[in-house]
Amino acid sequence: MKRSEDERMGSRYKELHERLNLWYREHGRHDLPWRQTRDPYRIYLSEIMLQQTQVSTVLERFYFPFLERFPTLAVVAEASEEEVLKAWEGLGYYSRARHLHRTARLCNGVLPSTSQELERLPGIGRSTARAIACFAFDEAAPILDANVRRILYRFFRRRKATERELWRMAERLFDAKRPYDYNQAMMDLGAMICTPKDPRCDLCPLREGCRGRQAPERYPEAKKASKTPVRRAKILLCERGGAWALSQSRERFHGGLWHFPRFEDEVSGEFLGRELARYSHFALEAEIWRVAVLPKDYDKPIGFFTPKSIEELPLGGIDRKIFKKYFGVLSVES
DNA sequence: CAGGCGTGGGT
DNA sequence: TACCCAAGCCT
Repeated sequence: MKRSEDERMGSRYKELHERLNLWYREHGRHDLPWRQTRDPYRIYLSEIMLQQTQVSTVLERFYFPFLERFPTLAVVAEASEEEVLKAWEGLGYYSRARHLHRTARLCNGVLPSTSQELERLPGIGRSTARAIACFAFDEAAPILDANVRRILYRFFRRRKATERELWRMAERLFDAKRPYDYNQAMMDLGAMICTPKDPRCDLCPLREGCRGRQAPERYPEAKKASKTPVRRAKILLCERGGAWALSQSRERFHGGLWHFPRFEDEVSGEFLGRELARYSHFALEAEIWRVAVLPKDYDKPIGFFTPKSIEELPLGGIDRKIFKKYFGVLSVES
């Protein structure tokens, strides 16, 4: 009778939920700053920054400086997209920053309180919407991030699964009685115990119900390594009256960021060195050239900036690196 | 649905 | 070294 009641209530895993909760209370990362606030903006910002990004990077380099510059979503809404990109410089996946800016303006600095409304905002998908709604407003719904995903593959011993199946598994294991603690616990479990390599099944609070624990690393199926294509380009440093030419990307890649002019054909000038940059889906082998004038075929709009003003522009990683490496010398020379 | 989309850390 | 991986979303 009790059992059938549990199953109707969706709490077939009551015992495991208890163990997970005990584990979380003892071992969870309770000191993370976004777990010590109910401010929807601070929680939202953490969720966006943490997409495809390790906790340590966000925590040590970006979260607090961003909040210092943009303490509320209303401050984001009043700023320009470029100012937001500047605070995002070095974090990567810059569409997150552009979407953050659009979201701030779309909702006039006040986030909605349900996952259904949140999911309509740019940059907020199903999992992030539920995470914000859960952590800021106690909405009872599971999330499906990389940690939860890996746990589900192993717990239900699946090598492959569709998105729909994963969401169904997430719903099945979910502890609707403690949504906040459950969702946080699952992310900690994935990060600390059910890791991609060498998972610590002996310490796992879910081990009793885990169908994959005999061979956890078989689940999910390993992805095939895809080779990243290599592109080659010359990066041109071109000075005029103490100011240097840069263009602003209008494309999806590095959209809104500034960069030194890039050119694929021959150029005349002084060869300065090489740089290698690895991006998400290609690698760039770049030669750095100092040129007196830009090639005639370079057709993108450019602006000229002093080294001091280049400091204030949002730049991608390789351009920022080049700036730091070469510019002290060059600007002193000229 | 598959691929575009950054960067840094870990092994 | 050369991979893999990380609190995903958009098109």
